[in-house]
Amino acid sequence: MQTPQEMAQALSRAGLRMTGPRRAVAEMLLERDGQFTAEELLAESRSRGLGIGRATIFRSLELLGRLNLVERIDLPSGEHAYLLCEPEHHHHVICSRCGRADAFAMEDRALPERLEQIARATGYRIDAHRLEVYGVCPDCQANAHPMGSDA
Amino acid sequence: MQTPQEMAQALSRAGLRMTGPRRAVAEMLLERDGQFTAEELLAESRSRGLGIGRATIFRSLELLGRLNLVERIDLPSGEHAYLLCEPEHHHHVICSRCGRADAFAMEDRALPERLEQIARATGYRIDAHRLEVYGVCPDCQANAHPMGSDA
DNA sequence: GTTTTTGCAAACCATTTGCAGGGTC
DNA sequence: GACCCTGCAAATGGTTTGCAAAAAC
Repeated sequence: MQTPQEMAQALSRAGLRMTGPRRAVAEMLLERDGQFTAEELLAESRSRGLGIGRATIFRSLELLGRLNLVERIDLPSGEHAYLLCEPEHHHHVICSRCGRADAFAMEDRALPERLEQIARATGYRIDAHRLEVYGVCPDCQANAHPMGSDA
Repeated sequence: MQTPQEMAQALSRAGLRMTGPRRAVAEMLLERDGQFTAEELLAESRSRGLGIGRATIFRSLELLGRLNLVERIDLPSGEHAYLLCEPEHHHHVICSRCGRADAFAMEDRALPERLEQIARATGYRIDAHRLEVYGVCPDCQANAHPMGSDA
């Protein structure tokens, strides 16, 4: 998703309505383009005086998830976060320091092949998969404590 | 993990103690070898009259996670489940019908390569990744409603 | 004997829900 | 004008925590 309009279109395609609160949520998301939690959005909504309730934040995120405009991911810590995405590619590298997330689509031939191998090896019929990659983004590497002090 | 002894060893290596409740948890896990939730273990502990408390179940699972003997996964639904694993290979196919999980180690050359590609393409330093594959296991395929009725 | 672990119950936290009022198509 | 959506606050459900008693080393 790049603009609130995209959300509006997706909503109307689904017979749903574009509303003030939903647009506000979309705008908050678009300003971030990294990962974010429901809590953060709620805080921002409050500090900006947008007057959007907790429930609406969660409901909007869930809706956006169903529309494939955001993806909900589970951090290794067990926390939930959401990130913007385009309906097509569905893998992300997530920075463990700052939370920035980048999608990678690349020539995604290897993974499907691998999944087929897995299917053959295990006998499962494969329906879905999730690949999440964690690391440190270029900016955080540059700003890292320079002496290798990892603490 | 194949036996409670493995847990005992890992514990003592870490300067921790093998106790009755921990052994009992280990035994419950070993009897399942698919995926399970903390809640299920608690229920089993109760129905067997083992007298192991909620807190101990959670604490043991967390501990086993740190020892790399179980892995905590997040189902697409957002629920948490745990599954036994060996410290080496860390990918699983999970059956969405019965919850069985199987590990696949196979010639795992493709994924590391791919991660390097991702690192190059995105500039991230990659530290960790999670790949979870969901599908229907052989048994459930065999026992599926035979007429293709997916309901 | 010292230190870790346990069980209980209460605390916690993120997320969900019921419902009456307000907004959208 | 009918139906969808929102906000609030209370309910929920899974997970964590404080503490005194019990177990392991």
